[in-house]
Amino acid sequence: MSLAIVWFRRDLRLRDNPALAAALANHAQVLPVYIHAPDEEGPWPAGAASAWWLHHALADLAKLLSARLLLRHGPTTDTLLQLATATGAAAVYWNRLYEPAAIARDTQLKRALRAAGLQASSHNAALLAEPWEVSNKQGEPYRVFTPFWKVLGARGLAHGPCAVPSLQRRLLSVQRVAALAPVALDEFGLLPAIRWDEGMAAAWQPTRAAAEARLDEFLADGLRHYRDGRDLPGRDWVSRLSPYLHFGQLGPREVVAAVRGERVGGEDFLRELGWREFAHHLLYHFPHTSEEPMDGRFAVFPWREDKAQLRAWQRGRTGIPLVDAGMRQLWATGWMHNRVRMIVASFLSKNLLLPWHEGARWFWDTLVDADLANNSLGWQWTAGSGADAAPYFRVFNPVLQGERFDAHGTYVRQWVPELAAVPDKWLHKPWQASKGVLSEAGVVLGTDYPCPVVDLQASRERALAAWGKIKNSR
DNA sequence: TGAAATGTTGGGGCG
DNA sequence: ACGCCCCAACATTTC
Repeated sequence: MSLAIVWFRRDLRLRDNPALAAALANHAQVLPVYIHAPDEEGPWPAGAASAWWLHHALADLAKLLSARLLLRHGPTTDTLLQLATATGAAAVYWNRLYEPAAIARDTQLKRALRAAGLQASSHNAALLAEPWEVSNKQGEPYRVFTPFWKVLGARGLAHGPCAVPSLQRRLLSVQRVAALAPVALDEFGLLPAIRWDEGMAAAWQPTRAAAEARLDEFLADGLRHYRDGRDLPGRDWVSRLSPYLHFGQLGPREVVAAVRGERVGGEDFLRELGWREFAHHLLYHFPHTSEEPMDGRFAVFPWREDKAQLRAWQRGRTGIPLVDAGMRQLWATGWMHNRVRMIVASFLSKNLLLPWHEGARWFWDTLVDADLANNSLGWQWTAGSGADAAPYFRVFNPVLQGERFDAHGTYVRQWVPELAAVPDKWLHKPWQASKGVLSEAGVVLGTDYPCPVVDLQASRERALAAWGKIKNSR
């Protein structure tokens, strides 16, 4: 009776799981395994918020597998070889990852497994199309989103979710094999030592059931408002599916299948899913872009260093209400509305003139949906150094953005409660309000709420001047 | 998936 | 009636 190991990574679902489906199609029994090997994650080991999510996602997956998910501590290759020997497994199946460090590790692993006489079989669970399946007429990867999305829409959306055969009586009973030496989930040390995770637990349920419920909820309400509503951080008109997609608790094909047929908003939302695809396409083909600007001119960009201002940005104490609201939402819940991500990123890299990499690092540690491809694209896009990036001279004005997209201050008042009583007119620029207005609202600037760490107009001009210095370099 | 500066147009007030 | 000015409102250009 042949046995296959199914090695789970960031494909933590039983539906639409090609590796699991293939293992069940070709083998009588499967042994589901998750291996914790943080040393193998290269320069971007999971941040604290991601680790928190992963813990709960693994607990949920184990439950869905009737407690037959085998947990082990790395190194991966040795572990899988040892498990294969102990169980007599003939094959290992997994779904691909696309970060440079993961690709390097998986390539070596595949070689080692095959050298040991095992089958090794990798699949696509995470993307609508593999990065190497999409190229322009010259056979090169795309660097511009729109043509990329055109091609992907024409071919990549065709595949539906993959059907997975029933698992009934096909999971290897872990207890039967003493040599498997399972590790308890708590031993991975994914949960924080000091309990800062209450806000996250209140905001999120990292389970498959919650992913399905969230998708349904979004389809029922958010989607029809999506085109314009996604820009309003005070409303719940975005999908909030990003962490589920990152950990593979939900697959992009499942999302496409669910959204298809919804006329209003469907196109716009799928386009955002397209940006996720594009990010993975870029990171695969330009694997240095998580570290280095894609636009070479930025190699000599005069970034500043300012620990106090970086700290103020991180902790939501810049004195710019919309920026602070976003950074506090991130800190409290592990997530930030996308419109606000662009604004705080623009503020860091342009108004503060601090390196986008610092922002990427902070997001990496604090976002529950931290994803190397999406994060790298997002930051380089905002900084103006990436593929298909916002031109450097596009500087978001957080006051205007606030007046436009949070006109009644719903969002700012939620996350910056010390300004709650400031009238709409001054909420996004309290430093311009008169003493009378402020005292009426019970606010003393510099005491209850910080004065702005930079002047928006002057810092904008400084950023443009910095850009002027490098724009003709090369 | 900007913002600000600059240019153009057209209506209305007014001598 | 006419020209002039002002200034929204909108369009275009520039950063």
